[in-house]
Amino acid sequence: MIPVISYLDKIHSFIESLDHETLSALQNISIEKSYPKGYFLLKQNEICDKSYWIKNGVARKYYLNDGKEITTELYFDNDLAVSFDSYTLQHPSRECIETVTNVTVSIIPYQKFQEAKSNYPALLTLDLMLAEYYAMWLENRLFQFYTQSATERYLDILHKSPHIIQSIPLSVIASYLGISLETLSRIRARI
Amino acid sequence: MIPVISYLDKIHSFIESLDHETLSALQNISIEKSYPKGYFLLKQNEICDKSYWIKNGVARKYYLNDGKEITTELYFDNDLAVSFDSYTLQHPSRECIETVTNVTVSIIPYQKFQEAKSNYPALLTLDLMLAEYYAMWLENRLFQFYTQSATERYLDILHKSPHIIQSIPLSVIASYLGISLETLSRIRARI
DNA sequence: AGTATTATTTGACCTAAGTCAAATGAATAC
DNA sequence: GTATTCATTTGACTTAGGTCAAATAATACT
Repeated sequence: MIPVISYLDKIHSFIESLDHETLSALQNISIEKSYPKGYFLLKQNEICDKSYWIKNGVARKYYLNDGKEITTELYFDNDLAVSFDSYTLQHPSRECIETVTNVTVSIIPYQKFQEAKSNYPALLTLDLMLAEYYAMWLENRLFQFYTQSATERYLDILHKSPHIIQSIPLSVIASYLGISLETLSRIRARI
Repeated sequence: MIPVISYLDKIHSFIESLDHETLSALQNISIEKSYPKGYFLLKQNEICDKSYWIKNGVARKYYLNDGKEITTELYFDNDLAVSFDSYTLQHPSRECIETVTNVTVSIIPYQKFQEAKSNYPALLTLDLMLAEYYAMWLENRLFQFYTQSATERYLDILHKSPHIIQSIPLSVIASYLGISLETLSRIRARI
């Protein structure tokens, strides 16, 4: 597996090493808010015109496919939650983003960030790093679907991200693994 | 399906609208070359230190998983061929890139492009657009695996990208669709 | 505590796609 | 033109995971 995590570390250090002006420009356009469990940060068909930095709590992104939820991403502390294509193209989102627990987020509006990017070039580099990170994360996720069975994918989460198993209902984990709830239950019974 | 193609058009117009200096800087670091069918532009475990713009011909990116090829991307005229994570992190590639026909490519070395980015800020924006495009392309590919059967994925290619069926052997198409050659053959017999 | 509600497990059966092996067809070499 | 190799199809059988329905847990509610 590609060391994408270390790239995430690199991004966080990059943010911390930003010059004071850039950092406070970022601060100035951020708003901190809290939401209860089950709140929709983004609804389907809305345009994702904000990015959410999770300060505390858990959220997930998903869409419906013939009535069945497909969870595409799980968010924990320090993760960045957006519907990428909706945010990038500023068109309606096929995905929604819902809080799984109470969460506190730092919100940056799309427009403000675009303006800030043109005034503070380091933010353009940051944006590039974030897009690169997301692309590599997606590559890894595809890689897992290509090469691993459902059981292997579950064991992977169990070993590498046990906090997921703790904080998230099995129905959501199943939809994140791309399998039915029943199959997940059988996998758990077997191992 | 997300209108990712139109974003590709936007990228191409962006390139054409670059100021003369940036454009010629780009030109100066590009080298045009031709390779025969079956040539490896990138081998597994090599670091992808060049990007290949396909001028003419067909290429593909794939990796081996217990002896079985998994084709992750197909490249046609005007496409950009790189092993994204290897290029971004400058570490060994799990994928290789092989020409499917004779190809002519325009090659830009990684290092030169990095330098050019710091001298010509528009290239940073270009780099961001390319990463965004790739991330959205990956999202769509995952979306297809989540929501469509093998038959639907094949029909999709047949209708939207018939040039793929024309120019590429079925064994490669099967591995691109994530199914066995035999299954693809049966799908074709059925429809 | 006792009931309603939600989460999880188990059972029986089904289906898409995989595997292995053999057969046919197409293309290239000699 | 025939042989050799490569590409594609067909057959028989297996399997991972899905579906629908029912049975338990586990929580929450009054």
